[in-house]
Amino acid sequence: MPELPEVEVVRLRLRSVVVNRRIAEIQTARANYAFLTAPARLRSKLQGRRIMEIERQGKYLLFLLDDHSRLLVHLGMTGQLFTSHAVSPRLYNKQSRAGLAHTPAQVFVPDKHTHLSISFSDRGEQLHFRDTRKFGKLLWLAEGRSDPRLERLGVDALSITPEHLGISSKRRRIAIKSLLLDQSVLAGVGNIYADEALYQARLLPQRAAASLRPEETRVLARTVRKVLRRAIRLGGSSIDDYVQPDGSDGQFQNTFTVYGREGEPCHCCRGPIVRVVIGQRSSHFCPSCQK
DNA sequence: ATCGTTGCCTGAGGGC
DNA sequence: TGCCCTCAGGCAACGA
Repeated sequence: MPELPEVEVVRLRLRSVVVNRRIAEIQTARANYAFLTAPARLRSKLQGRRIMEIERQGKYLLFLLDDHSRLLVHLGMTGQLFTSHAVSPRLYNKQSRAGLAHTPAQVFVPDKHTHLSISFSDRGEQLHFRDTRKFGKLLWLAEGRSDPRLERLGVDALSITPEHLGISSKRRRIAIKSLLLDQSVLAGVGNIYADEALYQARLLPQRAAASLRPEETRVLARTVRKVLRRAIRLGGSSIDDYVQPDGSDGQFQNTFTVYGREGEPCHCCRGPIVRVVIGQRSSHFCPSCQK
């Protein structure tokens, strides 16, 4: 599930592929996708435009175009952005994989989950957007226009400070885990990195946000940044669908300390990692190392 | 204002 | 083999 590190890795890797290229053709083969901007409008607004830069705000990507309009992209749960040379079983469902096993494709073949494909005027590699669960979002923004989705975002999690986290925790009775997931407080943290950061900070996820002492807030802010930076360095976490734009896996999942490790030994005390549900999300922690 | 719940969506995996 | 069920979860919308 793409969180800040995955989105940032996609941004960094995609930048060198698409920046300065001119969009020749937009293919939106299937109309069963919840486009926030209708496919026909998307085509007319994007065709002929040059991509100048890709920016990120929280888990949102913004493609800046030469006419100062922007394409807003959210990957949701299963959104994938990758080039036509990308090869990975993660780019196909199990059924398609079985068929491809005999004749591995050299170029990505759009399937029923591929909702948008971009061809460039230089006829080089295409860019594909694929999203099986359709929680992703595509929105075209005219010059100078924003969107409530962006306006609502809190400070980017990569630059969270103890002061901001402290202020945001005041009088909040929700679990600290839920606060970390609140995109209007800090933007970019999802379930995986919330659990990992809380473990590194040695804080129980169910602790009330307001109960954190200043020192704990300080450690948590630092730990959030540290975990995210490390995940970016390792290319993000590939569990189900996430791949880097070239089709390769991220590697951070190999260094998980708690996420998805229910019943397995804590790296520190060897006791079993516990899973509970907090705010409808599964949360993993070590009951003896985290306080 | 704050908090909790629901619906959106599909594929994988388990039980029978 | 196949059917049914549950689970995964980011986010908007809604109700309390």
